[in-house]
Amino acid sequence: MAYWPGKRTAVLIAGPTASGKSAAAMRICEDAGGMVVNADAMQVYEDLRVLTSRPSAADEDRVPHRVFGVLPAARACSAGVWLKLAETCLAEAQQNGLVPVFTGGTGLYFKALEFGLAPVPAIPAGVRERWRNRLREDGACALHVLLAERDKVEADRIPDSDGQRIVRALEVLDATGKSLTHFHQQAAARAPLSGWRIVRACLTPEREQLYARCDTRFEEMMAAGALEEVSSLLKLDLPNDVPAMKAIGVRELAAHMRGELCLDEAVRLGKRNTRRYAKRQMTWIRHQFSDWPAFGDSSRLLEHVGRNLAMNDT
RNA sequence: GCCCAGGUAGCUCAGUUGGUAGAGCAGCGGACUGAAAAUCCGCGUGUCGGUGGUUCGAUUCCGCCCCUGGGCA
Repeated sequence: MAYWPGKRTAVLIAGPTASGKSAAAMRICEDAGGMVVNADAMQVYEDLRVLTSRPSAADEDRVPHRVFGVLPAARACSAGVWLKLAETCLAEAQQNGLVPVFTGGTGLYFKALEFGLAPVPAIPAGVRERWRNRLREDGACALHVLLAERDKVEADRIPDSDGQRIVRALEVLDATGKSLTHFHQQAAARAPLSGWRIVRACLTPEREQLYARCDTRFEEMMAAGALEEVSSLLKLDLPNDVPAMKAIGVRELAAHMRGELCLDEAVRLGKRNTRRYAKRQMTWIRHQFSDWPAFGDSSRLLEHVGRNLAMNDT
């Protein structure tokens, strides 16, 4: 397949959980000669195969897959860590003449991929640790007061209840001596996709249908050994605040295993939290990706992507 | 057929001694720059079964009708 000289094409498939993105991405890869690149914050963890419905071995045999299950649960991923992995994939795709098909539900990662991240220096682990402990001990409100004394602009921007963002602002200030605002106002060091032609598409099924799929999918996870997966995850004895421990299903099923919930209740909460997550993703897509073409079903999405990839042939 | 009990939000129910109503669960809307499946903010969404009557005013009181349980035949 011939491409415009110097103009490579990347495909970006966004959509809420259980919308059918993965299957669509595989089709695109088979048709266009591509590789699926994971753009999902939880599918990166090797210990979460069932609960994140990662592609099967058979899927990986059919089409190359990247950035799935590449980190141990003990390691925290982040937009920055993911972006480095994604850039490696871009290089690989370019070298092998494959179309990278980024697929996932993490809107922030797509944004980082297209526009890059603000050039905030890496924060030393010790500093991060310290502020997280402070959050646990003193609470968000107290830290917000502290932030307001040192960085009025950031403090006004962040609600005094949003501990996670308050801690981020504090750790950046602490480690660099500069406000997070200072970095956010700077252009990203590089936009990873600059020089790439981008074909974007969202898969956004009807709400009712989407929720039904969320429920079914959780049932399928249970049947596929979700409890066993949580059980071996718990044996790793990780801190509660590592990202992998916060995957939907882990908290609910772990609570059941501790005897705090009956199984039915844990499953009910798992389904509900999956639905709420899907809803949040739809909100993100509606506003942050309002300029992306959106499709209610995968056949029309496939048609759109196919047409736009074909335009790339000389 | 008769006798009870009940019909209020999507569900389970509370309540109004007559001034158009609230909880839990479910849901809806929103924010988002390195933990994002995270974190945070906001919102009761309702012919109070129907229809007549009494009343300034009825979801509330009265009559009739419909529906759902349970009981007696």
